[in-house]
Amino acid sequence: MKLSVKSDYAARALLGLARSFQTRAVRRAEDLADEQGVPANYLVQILIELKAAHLVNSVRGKEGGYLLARQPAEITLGDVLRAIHGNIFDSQALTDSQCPPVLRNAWEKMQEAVSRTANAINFQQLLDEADRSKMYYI
Amino acid sequence: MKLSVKSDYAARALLGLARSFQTRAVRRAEDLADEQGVPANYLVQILIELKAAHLVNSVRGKEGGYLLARQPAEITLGDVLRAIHGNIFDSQALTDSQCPPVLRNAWEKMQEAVSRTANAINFQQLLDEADRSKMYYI
DNA sequence: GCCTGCGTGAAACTATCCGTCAAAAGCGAC
DNA sequence: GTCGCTTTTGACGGATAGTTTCACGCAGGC
Repeated sequence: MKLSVKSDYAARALLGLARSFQTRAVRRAEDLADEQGVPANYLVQILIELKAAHLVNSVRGKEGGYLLARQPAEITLGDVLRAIHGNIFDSQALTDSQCPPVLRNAWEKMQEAVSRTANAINFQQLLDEADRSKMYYI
Repeated sequence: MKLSVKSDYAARALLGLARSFQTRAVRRAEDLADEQGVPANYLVQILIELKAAHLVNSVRGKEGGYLLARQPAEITLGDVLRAIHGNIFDSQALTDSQCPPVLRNAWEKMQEAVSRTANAINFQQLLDEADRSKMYYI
């Protein structure tokens, strides 16, 4: 049961965009990629998926780039995971009739636990937390 | 983020073994496989891993088979997942220095949530729950 | 019209998962 | 001892999904 790096990349990109949300500045995909240590060409694909999920908007042409579609507080890790994979927690067992109902219930319980904690983490919190830990160095 | 069928198979096998735990009966791998709808040759490998994790014991030779190593109440879903995959929740991000610390914290939070709920589900509960729902049909 | 950067699809590469098979080895019974 | 049953172990191959790169088309500003 592993999290794909893709979702991690997506989260990093959104975190980067959240940082520049107040200034309304658009960020070029390549800059974001460099800043976050993500393969540029790969990040482009990810950004497209994030746009399809209405988490980011894009501006074309010169001076173009990406920006958050909503307030950082309105975007959760759950949104990111759902945008990247269809479902946060996937298992063949959930649709396999051979799987004992009791076990299916158990898997669903775990699915729910993951969703709930992912939905409880939004990007405003992450920003605040980052600022707070940075203050220790001042 | 998906659960492998392997872990599901493992859980099914353990559930089957838990059912016959009171009678101390050993179960042949093939019977277990048929009963739980798992490819027999595959289940064999899984059972070996479960044995290495000290969740089941085996008896060789004629009249041989597998049996639970401990009380069903002492075996949790977390044990199963850890036996099959090394870690319940794996992510490259957790060891990637490029990943912002704030995000790593978030992933760790999710990891912890998964572990906690998996550790909270043991096989005695599953047995009881199965019995209870079966009673509705009597 | 030209430059910049987004948009999209396809190809290559990798890793891991699934499942099968065959041979080795332990155990009990006759 | 040897025969049959069952676990044990390792190797193998196909399938699937994840990762990455590349190439080219499209839109908007200057």
